Amino acid sequence: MPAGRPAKPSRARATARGQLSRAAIVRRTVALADAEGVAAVTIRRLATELRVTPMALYWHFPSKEDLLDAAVDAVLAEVAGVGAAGPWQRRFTALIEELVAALRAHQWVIAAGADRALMREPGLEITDRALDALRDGGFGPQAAANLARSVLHTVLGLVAGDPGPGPTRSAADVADQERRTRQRLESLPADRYPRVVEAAAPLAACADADDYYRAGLDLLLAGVAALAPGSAQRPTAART
Amino acid sequence: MPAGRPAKPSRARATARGQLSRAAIVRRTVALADAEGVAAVTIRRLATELRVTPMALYWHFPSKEDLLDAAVDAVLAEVAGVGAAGPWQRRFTALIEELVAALRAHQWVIAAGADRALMREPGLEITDRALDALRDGGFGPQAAANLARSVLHTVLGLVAGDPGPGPTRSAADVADQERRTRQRLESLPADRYPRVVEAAAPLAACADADDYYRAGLDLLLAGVAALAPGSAQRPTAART
DNA sequence: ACCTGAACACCGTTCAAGT
DNA sequence: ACCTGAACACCGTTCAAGT
Repeated sequence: MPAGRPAKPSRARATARGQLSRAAIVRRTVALADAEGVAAVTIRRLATELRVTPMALYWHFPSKEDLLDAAVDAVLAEVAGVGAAGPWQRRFTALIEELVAALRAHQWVIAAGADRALMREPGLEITDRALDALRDGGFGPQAAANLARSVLHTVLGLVAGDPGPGPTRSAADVADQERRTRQRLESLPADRYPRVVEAAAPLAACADADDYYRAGLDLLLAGVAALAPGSAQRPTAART
Repeated sequence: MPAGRPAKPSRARATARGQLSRAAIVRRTVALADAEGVAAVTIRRLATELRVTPMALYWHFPSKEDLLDAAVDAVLAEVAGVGAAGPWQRRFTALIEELVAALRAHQWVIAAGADRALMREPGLEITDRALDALRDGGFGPQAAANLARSVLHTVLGLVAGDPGPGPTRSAADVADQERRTRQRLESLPADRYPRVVEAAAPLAACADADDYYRAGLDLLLAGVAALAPGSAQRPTAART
């Protein structure tokens, strides 16, 4: 334990002056990452925005990594609110959709270690809800744990591949690149890449992010439904 | 086009002396990333290993990003070998498993932009094979393109969450952390996180990577099978 | 308890030369 | 054509002080 907030916070005086706090630093971190991506998050940059010396942050966090972890936790805490009711598939679907919504709003959390966060305090809420739904779906503890891990990492991968405009790329940039990509794919040798050329337009078209997510979640949830005990369709046929 | 190899490579003299080349640089980059992770890949580090000035690399690549792109392409080129035969599900499964195998051996390619690489030269081979299998499965061009994108990003997410020992963490580290994680999860308040406490052991146990991948691929392929035209089980029941 | 200031050991990259 | 050398504008972080 090299640093961190010691015993007495003395909140009264803290908020009186324009003083630093873990919460304020985390807030700035999330805002900066949302606006310009996680690469823009820099101790020095945060310090100047907070009108403070870079080293001031090191009293509140032992390292930049700990700060980013805290920022990821703050994002995941958004999702752990809504209550659970209804049949297990409905609850599971709702949870995944909440998670996706939170991640879409802060895509940088995936690169910043959202997977580790699922085993820490705010993320455990999500993990528990996922396990609970799967248990009610007939999965045993072991199977539920395995499946939950697969599903959550799958969701992370899906969001990481978000084709829409982000903090880095504007909507115009996206449209521009889509056009260039389509032209490039269309001009490919049709004998070598017949299917790519055929599907050049849909492959390049990343405009509608909602379609992308709907397809991804359909795939995911269809898999979960097919694997559920009691389901008629098992995946054994598809595997060697 | 700021740089890159100009007109005449003059290969004869090049290989005679111990001269740099794009291929040699890429080879070193892949080896270094494999051994110590992508964070260890540094222009300066590569330069000293290649017994050359940092700026020497900039004659062959306009920027570090281009170098990393080339390294990712080199990894994806490994997968684009095996021929395709048999029913579409079998071919699709084989392709995904090849891709997973290549990515597992070079996990850093995901952080280094494997998704973008799927639209460049060596990755297009993979994309085309995926589309071809899905088309034979009855998916239209649009549906196949959407599904292929979802599946590929899902695979990337799965590999990104690989729990096994990597270049950063030794096998002993993994075992150690597993033990600590399990103890932490078991000592959680059982009324707040009942399912997590119940499944503490399987949640913490990331030892067997093969199990992890088997579960993830089962999930994925079950989803694809369920979504295929002609399948009895559509996912509509699971969605709002 | 909370923050400043100077310094260290790094980065990627530009720019001007060398051969 | 291919590479060196010096410099610039950055990083995260340690260490010693200030108040």
